[in-house]
Amino acid sequence: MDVFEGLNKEQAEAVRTVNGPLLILAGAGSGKTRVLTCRTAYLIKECGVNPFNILAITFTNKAAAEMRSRIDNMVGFGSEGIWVSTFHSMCVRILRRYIDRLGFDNSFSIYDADDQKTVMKEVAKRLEINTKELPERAILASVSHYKDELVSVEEAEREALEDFTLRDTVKAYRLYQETLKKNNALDFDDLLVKTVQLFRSCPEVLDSYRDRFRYIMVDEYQDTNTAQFELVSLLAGKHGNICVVGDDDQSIYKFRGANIRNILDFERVYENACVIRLEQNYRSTQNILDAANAVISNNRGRKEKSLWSDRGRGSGIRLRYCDNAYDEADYVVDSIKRKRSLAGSDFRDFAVLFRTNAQSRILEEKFVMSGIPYTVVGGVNFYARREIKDLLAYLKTIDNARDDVAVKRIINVPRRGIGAVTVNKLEKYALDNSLTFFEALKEADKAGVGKAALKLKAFVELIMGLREELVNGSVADLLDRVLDETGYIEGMDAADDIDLKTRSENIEELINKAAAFDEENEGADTAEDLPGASARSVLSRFLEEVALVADIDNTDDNDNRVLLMTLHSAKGLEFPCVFITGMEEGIFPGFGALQSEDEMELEEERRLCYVGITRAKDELSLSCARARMVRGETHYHAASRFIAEIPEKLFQDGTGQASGRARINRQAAGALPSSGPSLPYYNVKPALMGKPYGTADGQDRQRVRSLKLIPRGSDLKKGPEEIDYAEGDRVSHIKFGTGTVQSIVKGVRDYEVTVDFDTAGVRKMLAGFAKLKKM
DNA sequence: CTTTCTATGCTTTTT
DNA sequence: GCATAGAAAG
Repeated sequence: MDVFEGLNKEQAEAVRTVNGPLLILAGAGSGKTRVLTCRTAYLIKECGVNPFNILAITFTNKAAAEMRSRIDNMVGFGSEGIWVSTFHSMCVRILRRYIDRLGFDNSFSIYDADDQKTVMKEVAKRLEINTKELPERAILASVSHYKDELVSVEEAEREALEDFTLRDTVKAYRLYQETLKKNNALDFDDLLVKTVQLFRSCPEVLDSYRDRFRYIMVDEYQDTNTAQFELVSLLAGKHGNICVVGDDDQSIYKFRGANIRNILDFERVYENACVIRLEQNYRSTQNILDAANAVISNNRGRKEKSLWSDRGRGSGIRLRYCDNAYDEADYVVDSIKRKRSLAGSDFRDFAVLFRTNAQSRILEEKFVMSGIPYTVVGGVNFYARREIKDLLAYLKTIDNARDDVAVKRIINVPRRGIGAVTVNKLEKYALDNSLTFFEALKEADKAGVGKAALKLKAFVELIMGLREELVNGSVADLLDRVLDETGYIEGMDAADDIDLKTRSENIEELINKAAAFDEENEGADTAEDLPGASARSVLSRFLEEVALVADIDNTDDNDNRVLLMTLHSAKGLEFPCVFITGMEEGIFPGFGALQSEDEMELEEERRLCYVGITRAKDELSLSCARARMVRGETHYHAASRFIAEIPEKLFQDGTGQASGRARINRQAAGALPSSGPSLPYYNVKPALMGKPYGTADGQDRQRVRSLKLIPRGSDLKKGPEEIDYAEGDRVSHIKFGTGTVQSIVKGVRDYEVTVDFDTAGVRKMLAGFAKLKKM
C-alpha cells in the first residue's frame, strides 16, 4: 500500500520530511493524525527505520489508542515496537525502571488531585499556616506552577528570599515534597519533573533513551509546558529528529502551565526547522470554517493561517436566544429529537458543549426527561469517585503500605471505631520513630492508644490476610475479597437509595474493569523491554493503569449516545452536529477572563471558542440564555462577544426571519414585555443589568429538583431492582458464572443472597449489587 | 466515637 | 445550589 495515497501536497511533504526538526502547523480537521500515521509507516517501510526507534507522544490515552490502532492497520507486523503513549504514561514507564537512582522506590504510587489536597492539608497544619489567608488549593496551584516551570524547592527558596509573601508557600512546597518522598509517592507534575531530573543527573540513562528514540513525534504541541518541552528537547538532543504537530490557535491549557511559546518559538529554538502548514480542512463546511476564522482573527500574536474546505457552504449557523438555561436545554433536546426524526441521525452524531462542568446539570435533567441516551464526559472522573477511591486505597495499602494517604483513608472506612484521636496519636508515634503510618499501626500497643489497640490489630490482620490473597494474581478476585471481608457495601453511608445504587454500580464497574485487566494480563510476562527490571505484581500494574486515565478515555465511540462535555474535553473530537451552549459574557468568555487585566486570558477563551466551532462537521448551533443561575443566584448576561464576531451572513435565516443578529435583538426585546427600553443585547455591561426583572422561572426549578442524582453513563433503567429468582433457582453471575441459589435473606438495605457457584464455590452477595440473572 | 447541624466557598478548564 | 468541612451534641 502506498503511504502517500490520498494525501495533499503539504501532507505528503510532511510525511516525506523525516530528518531534522519539523513543525507541522495543523489547523483543525486538517488530517494531522493521518499525517502522523503515514509518516510512521513511511519511516518504517521506506526509510527502513526500526519501529523500536520511534516514539509518538499524544495528549490523552484515547488519542494514543487511536493512533496505535491506525498505525497497526497501516504498518502491520512490527508496529508493536513503537512507543505510542501520553507524556505521563511514558514518564511512569521510565521512572518505574530508574527512579531508584533518585532515591525513590520503584514501586512509587501516583497521587491525584484529591490525594494532593490531603497531603497539603497536613502540611499546612504542621507548618501552622493560616489556610484562611492561604488556602491549600492556592499553595497547590503555586507548587504545580513551580513544577511546570521546573523550579526546584531550592530555587523557589532562593526566590522567596526576595519576596517575603512567598515564604509560607515555599515552606509548604518543601514539606510537601518531603512528605511525598516519605510516602514513596509522586504527583502528576512530579512524573515529568522527576523524569527530567533523572535525565539530567544520569547521562547514561538519557543516552540509552536517546539512542532508542531516534524519531520523535509530539502531538498537540501547543499544549506542552516547560517541563514537557525540556523532556522532549533532552530526548531529541542527539539525533534531532523531532517532529511536532500543533495549532497555536488551539492552545487552551495555559492555566495548566502550557507554554504557547513552545510552538511559537519552535523555529527560533531549532534553527534549521522546517515548517509546514496544513490549511485544508476535511471536516467542516465552509460556513463553519468562515465562522471559526472570523472569530480567531480577533486574536493577536498568532501564526496567520486560514482554513478552507472543498465541502461547500453547508447550512447556516443556528443561533438561539433563550430566556433561561432550562429553555436552552429544551431547545437542545427538541432540536436533537427533530433532527433525528427528520434526518434519521444517530444520537452519537450530536455533541453538546459548554464552558464549565456546572452547566451540565440542567442539560442532563432535560435529557433524562426526554429519554435521549447521553453521556456526560468529565466532571468527576470515574476513578475519583469516593467509593472507587476507597477501594483503590485498599488495593494500594495491600500493594504498598508505604502510602500513608491510602492507609489513613481506609483505616475507618467502613467504620471500625477508629477515630481522629487515635489517628493523631499514631501519626505522632510514626513521626517520632520515623516509621510509616502502617508500621506504626503494627506497633499500636506501644503508641499509647489504649483500647483502640485491639481494633487496630484487627485492621492490620485484615490487610495482611488480604495480602496473602495477592498470590492468586487476580485483581478482580482480590477486590471481591476486600468487599467481602471489610463489609464495605453494608457499611456504605449513602444519602439515599439512588445514591446507594449508583455507588454499587460504580463498584461493579470497577470489578468489571479489574476482570478485563486480569484477562488481558493473563500469563503476561511482567519483565519489560530491558533486562534487570524487577517483576511487578499484577496489582501494581493495575493501580498504575488506573491512575492515569482521564474521563474522556473511557468514552466508547460505539455507544450511540449524545455526548455532553466541556469545550476543553472536546478537543480532538468531531461531530456532525454540535451545540455550543451558554454563549454569554461572563460565562463564555468566563468571568475571570473578562475581569483580568491580562488580555491573553481573553484570547485563550477565544481559542476555546475556535476549538468548539471547529468540532462541527455539518451543523453548528450557538445558544445563550438571558437569565442563568450561577451559584444559586440569577445572573443576567449579555450575549457573548464571540457571537458578534461571526459575520451575520453566516447565520441561518432560511425561514424568512430576520438574520441572526437582528433576531437576537428582537427576541431580547420581545421576550419580556417588562424589560423596559429594548437595549441591544450586545455591549450591555453586566453591571447595568444587575436588577432582576421578572422571576426566573421558579416552577421549572422546583420540578427538576425532585429528580436528583442520575447515574452517569448508565442505562436509564428505572425502579428498584427486583429479584426474579428464588431459593433453588439456577442463576448466572457476570464473573462467577452459573450456580444455584442457596438462600435469600432480607438484609438492612437489600436482599442478601447466597449462591453455590459451579466453579467459584459458595458466595454471599447483595442482590442489588450482584445482578444475578435467572436462567 | 459518631451523628447531626451549620457555615462556607465554589467555578473555569485536566493529565 | 450543592458539597464539603468543621462544630456541637449525643
